[in-house]
Amino acid sequence: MPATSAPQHLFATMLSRVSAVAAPLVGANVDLSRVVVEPPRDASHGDMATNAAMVLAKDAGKKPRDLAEAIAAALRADPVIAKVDVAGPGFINLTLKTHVWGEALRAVLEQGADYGRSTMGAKEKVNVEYVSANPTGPMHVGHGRGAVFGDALANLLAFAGYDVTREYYVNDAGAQVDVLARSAFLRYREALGENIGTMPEGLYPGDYLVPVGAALMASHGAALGKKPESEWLPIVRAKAIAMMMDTIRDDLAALHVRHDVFFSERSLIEGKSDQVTATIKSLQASGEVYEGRLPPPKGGNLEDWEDREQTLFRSTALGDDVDRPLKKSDGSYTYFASDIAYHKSKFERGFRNMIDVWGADHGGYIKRMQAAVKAVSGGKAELDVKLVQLVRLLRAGEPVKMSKRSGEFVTLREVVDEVGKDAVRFDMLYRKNDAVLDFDLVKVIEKTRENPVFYVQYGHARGQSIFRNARVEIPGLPLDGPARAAAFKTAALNRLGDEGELSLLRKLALYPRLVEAAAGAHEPHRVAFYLYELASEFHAQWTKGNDLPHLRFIIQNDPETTMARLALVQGIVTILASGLALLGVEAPDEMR
RNA sequence: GCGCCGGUAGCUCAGCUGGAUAGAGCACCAGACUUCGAAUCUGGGGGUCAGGGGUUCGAAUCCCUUCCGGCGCGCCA
Repeated sequence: MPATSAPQHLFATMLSRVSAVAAPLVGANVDLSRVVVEPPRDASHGDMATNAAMVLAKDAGKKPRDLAEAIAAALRADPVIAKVDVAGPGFINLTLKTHVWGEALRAVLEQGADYGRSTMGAKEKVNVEYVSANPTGPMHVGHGRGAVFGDALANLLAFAGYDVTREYYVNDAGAQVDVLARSAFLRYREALGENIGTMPEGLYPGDYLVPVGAALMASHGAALGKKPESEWLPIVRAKAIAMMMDTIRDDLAALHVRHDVFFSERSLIEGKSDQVTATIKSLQASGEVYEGRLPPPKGGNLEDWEDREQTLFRSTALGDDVDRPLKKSDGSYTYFASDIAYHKSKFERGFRNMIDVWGADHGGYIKRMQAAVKAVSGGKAELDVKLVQLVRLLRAGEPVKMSKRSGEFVTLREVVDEVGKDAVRFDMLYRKNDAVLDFDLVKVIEKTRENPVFYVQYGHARGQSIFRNARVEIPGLPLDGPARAAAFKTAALNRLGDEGELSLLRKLALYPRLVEAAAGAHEPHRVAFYLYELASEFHAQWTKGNDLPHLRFIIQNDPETTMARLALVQGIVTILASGLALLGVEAPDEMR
């Protein structure tokens, strides 16, 4: 690797240099994969640290400190490294020459919105399935969390170089949509003037089906009511599902959540062939489906337990706890059966990487689904299931009452309309997916540091504000982002020397590494935390200028320093916008 | 009873896939506005990483175990 190569990804570049230096010292057969180059926890240790000596010592047959000294000696010849220290048990601490950080900023300026984009995914196809809410009613806040998480994860994977398909599995088959149809049919009779009283137990009571009833009356008049259920049910069901999905799509659009594919469960059965039956037959042929008996469930109620021979999937052979039934006692398929066929379809459409985003209450379902994916793909596909935990809706610290029975509950749409999609998205992503989330309708719109959405967006707006003001000192400064970035090409970046400025440069250089780590772990929340930290350092540097005017970004009668610092601000603003885009949150130019 | 996910500062949470003296915000205390946006910033106190064992150069992180909380446990999706 040429010593002068632009630091596209400073940490990756340095890792390959360390590996190149270490390889001849430890012998050819030693595995270098555990070697990492990372920012040290304590900045006083230098710019980067590597564990190479400690990880390789055993295989190389050397003491960690001795190996570290040998590697360090070789690294001292590297033209971009200013200082190499060996510390503690064998850490090698690297301090880079300061011009390297300027070059990192130059990479940000040149690549703009593409800075941080990675090729790690190698255009591999990934299917991310999220939301998949039943089309039986409006989405609640919990669905929203899965939606936002899946959408941001898909953005992140695409940015990391994967070929991403965003998918929604529409549960338009099975008993629940028949219940939906019967509920809608009552609304239809109501629309015709009949008094239906209260909704019978077991049907959906919410008034969101009233428009479905009205639409049915408009298109069919009174004709449907004269038909037997076997005739009106498919008609009413199709209409109700279509209208529910329209609502869901609208609500997702309001959250800026999008999908490429809406995959119909019914299409598995009613398409050109019955894919559920076909899937089970092929699994029977391979011995993974058999007829047998199951031990009674532990801890559950045993009253309606009936020991019988049934069609079972041998998921225990692939890591599950018990084998799983594929047919109900009435002979129809279980949900799991069609879900196997669905994931088989994903595999047949070319996906070897599948990610499903589910609510935490489906956690018990993971092992069997992973077993199923192994079975239908011959072990070639992998399924990662991300569970999103509960959302507790609060208003100023007080729980918001949600009653299911009355059909009155706070919908996702109501929340989005009240606080805005940016607040919903950022707040839900500013937490690990598997941690319970308290969502406070009052706190998320507060304009204080306590509120991370605002804090990060304000950082972006403040940066833009600097550019507006800078036009006094730098009259020709373009307002348009890319044009402005180009104007900084010739900036004297060696003017950046304050510790705060250098720290910001290091932070910017970290972004590509962060993107890859977050994408690899399927953890978009890391982006949100990074942005918060970047904004925090930026705000701090800003305020330094209050006490120390020579550290302000705009210096009167010193266009050279001003341009260098504006270039830094450009880098910050670029990455704030980039990260916010990954999260699906706006980066406003002002927030007055 | 079994499985999954959690337990980190008074509170809400991070902790970069095993690294160096465990970090933020809130709250509390003390400070900075004739400012390029104070909707911001600076400093301070605060910890048995639930408890105990193990793996190794090194553990909040991996394994075992106990305790506590949430979720799930044919024929609902």
